[in-house]
Amino acid sequence: MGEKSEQKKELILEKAREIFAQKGFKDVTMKDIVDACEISRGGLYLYYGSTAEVFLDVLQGEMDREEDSIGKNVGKLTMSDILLLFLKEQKKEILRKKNSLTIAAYEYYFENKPQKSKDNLLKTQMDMGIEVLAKILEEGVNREEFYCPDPKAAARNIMFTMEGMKVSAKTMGISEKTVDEELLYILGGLVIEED
Amino acid sequence: MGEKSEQKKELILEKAREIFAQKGFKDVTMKDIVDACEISRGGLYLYYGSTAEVFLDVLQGEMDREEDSIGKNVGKLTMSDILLLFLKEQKKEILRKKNSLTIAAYEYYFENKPQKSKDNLLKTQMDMGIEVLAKILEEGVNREEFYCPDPKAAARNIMFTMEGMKVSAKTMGISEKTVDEELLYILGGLVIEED
Amino acid sequence: MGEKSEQKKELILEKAREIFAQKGFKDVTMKDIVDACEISRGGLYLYYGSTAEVFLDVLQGEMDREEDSIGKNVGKLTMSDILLLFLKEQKKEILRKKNSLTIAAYEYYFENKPQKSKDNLLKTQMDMGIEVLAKILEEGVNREEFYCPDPKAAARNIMFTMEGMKVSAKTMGISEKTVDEELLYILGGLVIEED
Amino acid sequence: MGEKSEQKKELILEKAREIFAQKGFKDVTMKDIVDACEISRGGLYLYYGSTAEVFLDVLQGEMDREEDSIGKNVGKLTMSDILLLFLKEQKKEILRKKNSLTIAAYEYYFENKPQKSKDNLLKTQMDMGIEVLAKILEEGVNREEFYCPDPKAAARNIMFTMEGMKVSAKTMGISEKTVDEELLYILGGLVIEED
DNA sequence: CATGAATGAGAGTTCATTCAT
DNA sequence: GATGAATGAACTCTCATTCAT
Repeated sequence: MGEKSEQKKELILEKAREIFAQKGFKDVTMKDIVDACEISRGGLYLYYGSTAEVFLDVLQGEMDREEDSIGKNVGKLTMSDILLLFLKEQKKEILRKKNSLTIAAYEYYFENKPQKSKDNLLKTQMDMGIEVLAKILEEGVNREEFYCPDPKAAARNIMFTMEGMKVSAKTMGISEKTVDEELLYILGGLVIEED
Repeated sequence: MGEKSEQKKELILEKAREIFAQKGFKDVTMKDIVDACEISRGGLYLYYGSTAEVFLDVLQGEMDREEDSIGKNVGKLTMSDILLLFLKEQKKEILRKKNSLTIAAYEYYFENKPQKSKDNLLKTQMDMGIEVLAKILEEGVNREEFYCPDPKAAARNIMFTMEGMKVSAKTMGISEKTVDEELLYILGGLVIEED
Repeated sequence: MGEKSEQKKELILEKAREIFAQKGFKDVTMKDIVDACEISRGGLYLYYGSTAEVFLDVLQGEMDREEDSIGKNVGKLTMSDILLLFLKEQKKEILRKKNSLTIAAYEYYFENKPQKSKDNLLKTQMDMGIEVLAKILEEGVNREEFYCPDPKAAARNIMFTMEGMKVSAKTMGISEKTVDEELLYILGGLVIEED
Repeated sequence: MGEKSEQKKELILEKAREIFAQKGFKDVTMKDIVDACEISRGGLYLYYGSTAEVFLDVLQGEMDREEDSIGKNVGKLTMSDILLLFLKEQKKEILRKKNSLTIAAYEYYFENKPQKSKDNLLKTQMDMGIEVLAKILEEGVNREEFYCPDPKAAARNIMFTMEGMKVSAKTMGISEKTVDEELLYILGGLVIEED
């Protein structure tokens, strides 16, 4: 594929992303994408054979863009601050209403559940979350900011809780207050209060 | 509708339950249900106007049947044992592969998210879980089996974690080992070890 | 059929009349009638085998009820007055919006066009109109109130004009002003002005 | 849509016209049109979204084709001759059995009664008829061929009468003799007999 | 007589997918 | 590569009509 093709793909992904954010995964049709992109029906098939293919590309782009905004800040801050940053990021994702691919991703992986991390971006995301969080906790323990006998286990536990809030937000709603209380509860179990 | 009608409804719900467990919510068509029930196309419409209506009835039946298998046992057992029972029940649900309505319920409530507990059976289930768990914890604290400064908050935190494992099981898979470790981690934070 | 049956038929006709007035003939289903009458599906079929059968009975009842409200008044009034009464009756029918069976009757006879007056109530109505009108005109000529060389032909011409306004009212709308002007035009061609 | 599309549309309209002439408007289904055109189910929907859309296009084509066959002849003929031509045209329409869209048009506008002339082709037709007729009468009066104090009113009256015969022809039948007598009656009221 | 559950035909509509140009 | 017309399968939903009770 030439450069032109790449540009077209970019266009498709951009528009498709909006659609998936709006309608989830299952309700999106090839027609939806064609209409949104002002591309020809046949044209789309030159690049993608199904909505699943489009979605995977959209999701991949999403991950690539997410990057670790945290990595940059380490060093200047206390680990408590960094943990707070991390949790705030999670909170934002939990409460995000517009432009979220969460539902689409759930719908996609419900019927398409590869367990290998490399084929399952949700899993990738979770595993990366656990890893980052574990490092934060370990370092915090080293610096005697946190009390946490088993940082790995704690990290995983926290990430499952985040996941639980994420899905709850999309199925039954969750208030910002509840999320805050939950985050405080978690922090309360870790941070060593100075007296 | 007479008694006969009720029987027919029962048949429909039974068959429909299997279908929803197998295909989730969104992929199920009225035709799927018709075929499974050996009923006529128009016949189904006498009872239900849409797959959503059928599903809500299926889900309601599910909830009704779940009943508190725990309530019966209180008294004879230590609170630790009761908590263990509760968590085992959760574990069973998390790992259940066949006949689970979890995915269907998520799919349904993704696009149909009433926040009132009475209209949202997922929320009902979660709220009930929190309530039961909080009571267990409180009583455990009273009996000095548990250490838990804020049972309500702990209960909610645990339920979100369960929810996180439930959705993770359906989207990226989760091993029994992981679930066990997670439950142990939770227990470890609560139970006062006798020495 | 016993008396009870007759009562039931009356009920059906009454409700059905409303429906035909509202929806015309072609859009009415047996189900519509069943629902409106709070009768059983099978029950309706005991009396009528199709909407056409119901409609013909409704229409017959309509004709029976119309009776000549004019006949009674002859004698006391001038023929001009009587003609005016007749035309006013027509005007009312032309402009009538609610409870009119006009559209239903047109729809029915479009696809079911018996030419014998006895089988075609629209034709019956028109023929009766022509006859009555012709008599009025003849008597008016006798009394030297009207100028009208050929009362029969004039009567038929007027009735066609009425029919034209009736159908126009239902397909393109007609204002009261237009009807009035039309009636005046007709009168102007008949009545001998006294000086 | 390219040229080919236009051809397809032409084909559809041609076939659809026959169907509407045969079955009226309400009984025609998209499937009827599909079958007649040897086109696929989905294919028709590329061009028209409903039978109403098809019908309006058919009717518009009809109007476009009708054109003023009268305009061409003015000048050479006496106004009596022109009036006769006009009425003969009307007679042809009234008595036409095959290929008439009259019933379909009535059925369509019964349930879809826009009063603006531009949205209602029946009204357009009637208004145009009145206008043409009024001009004929005026010119006839100028040339002292006709006696007619109010040509506009006369024109409208005549057109309502035509409409009345048209609908009567379709609902109760009308004989050619009756139409002729009616036209003669109208002419008799206008033309000044030379002695 | 009367009921109303049940059937199955048929209409509307939407899309994934193909293919000639 | 790119187009968009065309196909046909699939789904939703509604009724006329029947028939066991």
